[in-house]
Amino acid sequence: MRPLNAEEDAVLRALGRMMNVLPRVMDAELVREQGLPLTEYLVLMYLSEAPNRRLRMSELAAACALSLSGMTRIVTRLEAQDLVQRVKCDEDARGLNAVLTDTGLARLEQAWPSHLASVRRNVFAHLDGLDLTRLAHALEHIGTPG
Amino acid sequence: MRPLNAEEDAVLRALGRMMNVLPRVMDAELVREQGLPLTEYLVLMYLSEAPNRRLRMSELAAACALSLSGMTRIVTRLEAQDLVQRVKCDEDARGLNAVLTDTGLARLEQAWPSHLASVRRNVFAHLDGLDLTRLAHALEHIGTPG
DNA sequence: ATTCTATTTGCTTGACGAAGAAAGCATGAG
DNA sequence: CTCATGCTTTCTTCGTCAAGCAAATAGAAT
Repeated sequence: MRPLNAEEDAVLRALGRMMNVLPRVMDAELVREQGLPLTEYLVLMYLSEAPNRRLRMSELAAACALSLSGMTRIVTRLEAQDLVQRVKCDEDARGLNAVLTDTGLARLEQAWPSHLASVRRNVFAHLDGLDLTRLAHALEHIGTPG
Repeated sequence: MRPLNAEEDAVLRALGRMMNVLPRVMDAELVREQGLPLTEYLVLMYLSEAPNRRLRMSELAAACALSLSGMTRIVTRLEAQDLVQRVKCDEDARGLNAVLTDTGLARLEQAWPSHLASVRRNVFAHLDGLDLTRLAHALEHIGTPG
């Protein structure tokens, strides 16, 4: 198989560096400014977008691309802060819905500007001139062999 | 501050998903095919590119965008497999060079094709039509507020 | 110049937190 | 009654931060 050419190599290294650095930076900023870890922010965000502000644990895990056990712990943390509530599922007694509380929604709305600014500074400030539609489409498939 | 538009939002979500998924997938593939975790592969790679196949611990940590203590542990693992050796630094008795052994180089060369194929499948297969030079340049800066 | 102390630098270690995999438990379906 | 499903719990692994130790460097006093 043909080795990577110089451009590909540069992309790969930059990608690797970014994947190490970006989550750390964004998490640290959000924690410093809002006392809210990025993972928790994202859970609140996905819940806020869901119908009735609720999702099954497994859906939530899938949305966040996290394991179910990881999601259990995150929701436990959020529940301890009253940002989320676990509610038994009507149609399946095994199931649980994670429901965004009013407090949780308020917290999300409060943290949102910080996160937005962080995203603009750390990501979009550097993406000028790229075709974002194409980029999004490409990124969506990265990590899948197809 | 202006919220994200649809394209930006799509990029952000895809980026987040990718950063979660890609390292896991690539690591799992390399472990399955070669019994070598991705972090260890990368350390071997950077060492193989360095003059005399050696780097100071701190340089190695910086190259991999990892903490120094993390690098200590990785090199300890690699040393236990004879892939790397710690050698005292001549000009500074506090310093250590991590040196790639012949065994380590062989291991790297053996694992290289798997990794290359994985990179092509998981990354570059989806990047057709993008300007890689621009992309690399952009990615290099992501995660820095400048 | 020499020696003594204080600060800094390079790396390792200990304690911790986050997240995954596998096992466990409860409920549902055939 | 058995097996699948949904979530939790346990155990392990990885990597960070903070503290620690050893060597180097700088400054001051002799």
